[in-house]
Amino acid sequence: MNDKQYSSPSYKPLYDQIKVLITQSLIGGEWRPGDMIPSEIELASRYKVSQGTVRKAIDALASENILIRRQGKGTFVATHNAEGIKLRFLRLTSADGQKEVLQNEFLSCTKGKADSRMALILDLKAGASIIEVKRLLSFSGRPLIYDHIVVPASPFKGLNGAKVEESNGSMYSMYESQFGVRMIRAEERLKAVAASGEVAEALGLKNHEPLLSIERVSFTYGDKPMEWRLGLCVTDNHHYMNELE
Amino acid sequence: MNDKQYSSPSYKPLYDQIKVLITQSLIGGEWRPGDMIPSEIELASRYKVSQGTVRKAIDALASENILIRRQGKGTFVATHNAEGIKLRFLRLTSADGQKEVLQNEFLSCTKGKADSRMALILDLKAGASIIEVKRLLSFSGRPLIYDHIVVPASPFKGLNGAKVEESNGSMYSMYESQFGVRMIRAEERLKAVAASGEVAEALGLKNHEPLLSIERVSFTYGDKPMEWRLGLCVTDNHHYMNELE
DNA sequence: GAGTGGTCTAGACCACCAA
DNA sequence: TGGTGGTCTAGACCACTCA
Repeated sequence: MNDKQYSSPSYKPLYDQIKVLITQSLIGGEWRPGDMIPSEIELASRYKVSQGTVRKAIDALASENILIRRQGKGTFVATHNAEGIKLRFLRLTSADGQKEVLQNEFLSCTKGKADSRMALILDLKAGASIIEVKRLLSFSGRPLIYDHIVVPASPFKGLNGAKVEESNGSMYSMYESQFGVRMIRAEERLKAVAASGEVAEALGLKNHEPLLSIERVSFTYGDKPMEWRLGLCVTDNHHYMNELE
Repeated sequence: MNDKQYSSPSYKPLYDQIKVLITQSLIGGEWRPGDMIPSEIELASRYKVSQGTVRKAIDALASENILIRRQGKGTFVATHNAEGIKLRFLRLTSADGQKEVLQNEFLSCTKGKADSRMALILDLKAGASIIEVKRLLSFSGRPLIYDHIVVPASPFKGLNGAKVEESNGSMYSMYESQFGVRMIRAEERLKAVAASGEVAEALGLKNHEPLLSIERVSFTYGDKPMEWRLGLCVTDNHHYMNELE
């Protein structure tokens, strides 16, 4: 493990290489979401490096929310299934900070072909099979988000309306338990738009009322895009929280 | 330094204590924005700990964008003045990703008293003096952001329209060089609203056209709130970029 | 070449958890 | 009590920058 450490022309730190190896084990399914991975000492001897080097690799993965460390217990593969992180990517909060009950109303689930734009976004060939889902999310009984979701068909064979209904609002948790696909990060583009058509109707708005438009692309291990989503949100009494550092 | 390391009832890691000491030197002005701080070895001997412990403290501060490490040169106090991070908190991007020229049009600068809400937000006594600034930001010649900015008067004595005009769009850079106040993080709340009144007029919009409303509170060292800001943004051809992890 | 941050190791010991 | 992650140290050596 140590031979290319310094002499190599394109030098890469050992812990980065270990990080790649761990990621490959995650992609390969050797350790699944929720599993405990081997201890630092074990990994150190497997990869023939010191514990500190493994430690640094795990630290990096933990800071990316890919692994979770628990002192005294072990290091675990992060999951969207755990209570409390089910809605990790949902940034919409009530203005008064009250706790809210989330409801999920399934609208439609259809198969189709990717146009050139969607193919580009999801890194597919143009014309590849996709699945489109529409749903309505309600907070404390009031419909607030109209979601249009697109995923490639092949990794999600068997995705249907029933599964969306059962998901209880957390698609990511469902992707994991039903299809073994775990999202690790997402990019969002926000803008303000005017409500119209079926969306306005579903959300109980008049045309031209302002909506927060959230376009999101989610990525799984290896930064592979696996979901595109457009959420249209009513924000008269809610806002999207963000922290800048 | 080492005596309370383990026996203490409320145990705190050494590197956290070092981190606090470094932060205090930053607050106290021993090292100012842009300065190089002493080397790791020097700090280690000053605080009577090993280099690795100082290293971990600096790592933490660097990951919070408070310090910046430069291999071969040294570790520096982060600044908003450096080219490229002048607009660190500005997330608005053109739809086609083109580079844009930023223009800053000063509208007004007035003194006033904090109402109870603003006092709460800025951690002031109700009735404390504040300064309010309004300005218009244009991208490539088109006005896109109407900003309403409120800061406490006392740390910003002498802030006026001329200084805002000279700031060239980067208030944070101006805060630093003129008042020694450095912002380290910010919280934002986004929602969609309808344009109206003077804002609609300044941005060249009809009433009721959708605008992205960005409410921001910025914090200096020690998480002290130092600025409130409401930005109203035209997003027909731009979007707010965000990365979720 | 001198000085800085960056990597890697080896080993000791502490804090937390479960059986 | 044993295993896990967490902290801290000391020392060697590499990579980068600049005079």
